[in-house]
Amino acid sequence: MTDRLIWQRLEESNYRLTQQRQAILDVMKENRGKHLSAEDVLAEARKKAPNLGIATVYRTLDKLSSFEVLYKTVFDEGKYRYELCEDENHRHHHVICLSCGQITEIGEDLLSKLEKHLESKGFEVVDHQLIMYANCPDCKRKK
Amino acid sequence: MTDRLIWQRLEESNYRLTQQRQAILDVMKENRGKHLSAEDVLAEARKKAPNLGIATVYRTLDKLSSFEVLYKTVFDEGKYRYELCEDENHRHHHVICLSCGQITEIGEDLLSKLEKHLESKGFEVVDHQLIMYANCPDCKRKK
DNA sequence: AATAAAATGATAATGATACTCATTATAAAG
DNA sequence: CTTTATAATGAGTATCATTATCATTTTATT
Repeated sequence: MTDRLIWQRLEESNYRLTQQRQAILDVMKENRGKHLSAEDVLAEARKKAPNLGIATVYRTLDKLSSFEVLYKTVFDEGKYRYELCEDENHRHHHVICLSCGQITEIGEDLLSKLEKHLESKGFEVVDHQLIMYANCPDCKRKK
Repeated sequence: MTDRLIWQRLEESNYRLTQQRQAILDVMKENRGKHLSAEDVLAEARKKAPNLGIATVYRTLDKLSSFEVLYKTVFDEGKYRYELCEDENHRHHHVICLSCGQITEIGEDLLSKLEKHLESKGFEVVDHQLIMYANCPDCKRKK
């Protein structure tokens, strides 16, 4: 995601960019493609804003997610991870290594292609999960 | 998943089927295709085993997951959900309604097909996430 | 029946996240 | 500029899901 687009999103949301928010955003920009937990962000951002509190980190990460500047994702570990949005179409594709837990980004569209692609890269695919976020027929009707 | 296969998995794991474990397993079998939280399971299973404690529920759900009798999954809500395994290939496909949170099972393989399929059923697809579980090249090599 | 091993339930501990509130920083108005 | 209103912050507390502990009970083995 470009700085320009980030700015645009913040502006149209009338979001004041305080020192601590700037620090958090900078950390996210310096870690493109990585999936940081709130604690990760706190540790990094405190290098820039030493008194930063964890509450502000959560508040800011949530707000930035709601502006679609960050993705908020959950893997199988009971906590959220945040990542700078990379493109317009909202698609996330991740590989999680079952041994070391390393999370790698991928950019394919079809599952079978994807699996073959990964295996050609040396991965051993064990399982996968696809979640679609949608409004169900009932809720769509009510809106 | 057939009763026969469940039995087989429990037997090869030498898993004693106590009253409380039986109650929990029964609840899972009565709720095929649904995604129950630990609290859901507790509430249902207490109808069969009134003194059942939450600790036993967690212990049992975890064990059954490790025997591949249950799937343990996490959606964007900060808690785990459990579901009786349905087939051999471990594929999960879910739709989550963004308004009511309802989780629906789906059985398609290609993303675009899937999306069209859902939209023809009246869903409004907003986003999706695909997670592949694998051993990364490094870890695969080390094994 | 006696003994050892496993399972249970109650409760406490933990970890991630959300909430509350007094204090501080920023913006707008005079 | 000051004053005043509004928003943001950090510390601490609360909450929720999950895990760990431990005394008691159940089950299996001798």
